[in-house]
Parts: sequence; structure tokens; C-alpha cells
Amino acid sequence: MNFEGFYDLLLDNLKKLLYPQDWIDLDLSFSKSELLALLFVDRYEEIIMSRIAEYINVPMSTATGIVERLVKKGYLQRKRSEADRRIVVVTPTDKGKNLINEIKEVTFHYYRAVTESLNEEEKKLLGKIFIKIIGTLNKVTREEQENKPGTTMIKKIKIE
Amino acid sequence: MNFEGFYDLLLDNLKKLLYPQDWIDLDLSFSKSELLALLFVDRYEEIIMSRIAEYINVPMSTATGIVERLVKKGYLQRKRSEADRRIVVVTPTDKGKNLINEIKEVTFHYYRAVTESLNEEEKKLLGKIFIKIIGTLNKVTREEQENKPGTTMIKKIKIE
DNA sequence: ATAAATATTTCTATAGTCGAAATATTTGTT
DNA sequence: AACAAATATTTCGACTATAGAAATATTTAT
Repeated sequence: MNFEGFYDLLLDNLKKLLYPQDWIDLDLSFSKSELLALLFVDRYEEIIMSRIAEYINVPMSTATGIVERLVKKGYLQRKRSEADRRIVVVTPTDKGKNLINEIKEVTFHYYRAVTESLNEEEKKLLGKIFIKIIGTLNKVTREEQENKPGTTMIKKIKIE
Repeated sequence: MNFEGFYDLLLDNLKKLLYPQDWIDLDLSFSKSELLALLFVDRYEEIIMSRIAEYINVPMSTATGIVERLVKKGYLQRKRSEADRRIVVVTPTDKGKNLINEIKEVTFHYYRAVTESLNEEEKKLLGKIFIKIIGTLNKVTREEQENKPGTTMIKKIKIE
């Protein structure tokens, strides 16, 4: 596939890519951040507010709102840490855990739909490609940020 | 890659996927819809409001706001159709076209970085997977919509 | 004992979205 | 030709999500 083809394909499907709420069409009205937060909390089983804000990349004040809504909907619960009473620990409720399992199932459904036509070797290769791509994308992004004028930054250069 | 690995990878990178404004980090503060609208208008060079609303999947009232902002920022322009004066035709300005070219360049930059990092075999498989993924997303979404109760629809069933 | 640091929430302003009503224009009907 | 219905779009008002600043509570350092 050449670039032109890729670009057209991207345009055709960008809309779908941009609204992943619709990927996981489970009749739940979640904002993107809420979805992220829920998945993140489930992953670590127990997590503090600052980590959530850090992970979804929003200020604490926003994170408060996101978690607040998930608590109101009954998917998460908050409690103060005993060791340090400034800290708020967030955990999924049973309802939250059930929901995440549903999401995992839907995800699995997609995974299988894509991979079922592949043989073992291809599946293995796919994993490698995936990781390579993500690595490359991260690298390019980082390089671009370093090249950005205006922002003072240390640029690492290779000495051969 | 098995499902567990895939799911972890997805979680790690979902955040990045969800905020594609940051992919195309060009120092312009665009909402997702604005980006979509701009790319869409550029693609057809000349397009009417209803098509825009349809494409980005928002009500007309929202589309009005989106285009309004892009016009204010100088990327798009509106004019009334001579043939039918109810219709508003939207076209990109020169500034808008330049911006889109920049976006295309950045996209190409990423595209090349990824394709260069892969060997022939990997590229081939990737192309296959890409098309498969998009097809699957389209299919699954469609099926889910057909299954939604309330909306009357024809459901196609396979006879074996 | 008190100042500084840390974790979080509350408050206020702002941007984007949506549905309903309003406006302007065209098409169909008699 | 006259007027109702249909179409394309915008305006208005309500609501949600987000962010920065100030406030609160608690812990750590001096």
C-alpha cells in the first residue's frame, strides 16, 4: 500500500478511529476519559487520584470530575488512605468489574475477528509489527518535540 | 501475540489513540471535529453543510458551530449557492490548504518512518491486517446497529 | 511549633454539543 | 399565481466536560 492509498483509507476511517466509544458499543454513555479511567483503575485494582490524572493526562481538577461521575454511576468507589489521609484510593466496585469484563469480551470478539484468518506464524509476526510500529511512532513524536523551536530542550545526539 | 498481550498493548496505547490531535502535533488548537471537518472539506474541495454534518455525524446545529470556528480562524470560507440560495457551500481558504498540506506532510513522515522500519514480509502482512481491521470494525459496528432493538431494520442471516 | 510541601476538591469561566424554534428559500399543489 | 409543505441552515438556551486558581486537609521538614 502506497502513501496515497494509506492516506485515503485513513481519511475514510478517521471518524471511526476518533470515536472509540462507538467501538465498544455497550449502551453505556461514557466519555472517553471515563472509559480510560475505568480501564486504568481496573488494571491496577487500586490506584490514587494523582496516578489517574497522570495517566489520562488531565489536571487533578478534571480527574476529580471524571472519577466523581464514575462513582455516581456506581462503577468506582473512593476511600481515604489510612496511612496518609490526604490520599484518595480509587477501586472498582463489583458493577465496575462486571462492566470491564464485558468490555474485555467485546475486545476479544474484535481480536478474534481480525486474527482468525491468520496462522500461528502470522499472529506472532503481527505482535512484532505492532510493537515495532508503536515504538517508531513514539520515537518520531519525541524527535519532533525536541526539534520544536521556542521550547528549550536538551537534544541528545549520537556520537559515532 | 495472544489476546492478553494484545489487550495490555491496547491499554498502554489507548490514550494515545484517543487523542489524535496530539498525533498531528502542529501547534494548532483544533477540536477533533474541527480537524475532521477541515480534512473532509479539503477532500472534496467544495462541500455543503449537510454533507459535513453527515460525515462527522453531528446535528446541523453542531456543524454550524464547527464550521463557524474554522471560518473565524481563517481556514474555511462560506458562500451561498447561486443555484439554490438555501444552500451554503464551504471551501478551504489558501491558509486552510496550506495547513492541510502540512498535515499531509507530517502524516507522510510517520508513514515513512513506519514502513522503513519494516521488511517486505512485514509490510505485506501489515497491509493485509489493516484492511482486515477496518473491514471488521465496519462489519461489527453494522451488526451491532442491526441488533439494536427499537430501530426497525432488515437483518441479513446466513443460511448454511 | 510553624512553615513548606503534598493530595485533593471546590469554584468559576469557557468551549463544544444538542434539540427546538426561527429564518430563508425552493418545490409541489390546486 | 398563491400558498402549503419540504428543505437547508442558523440562532438560542440548556447542559456537559475541561482547566486554572483558590481553598482545604494533612503530612513533612526546620
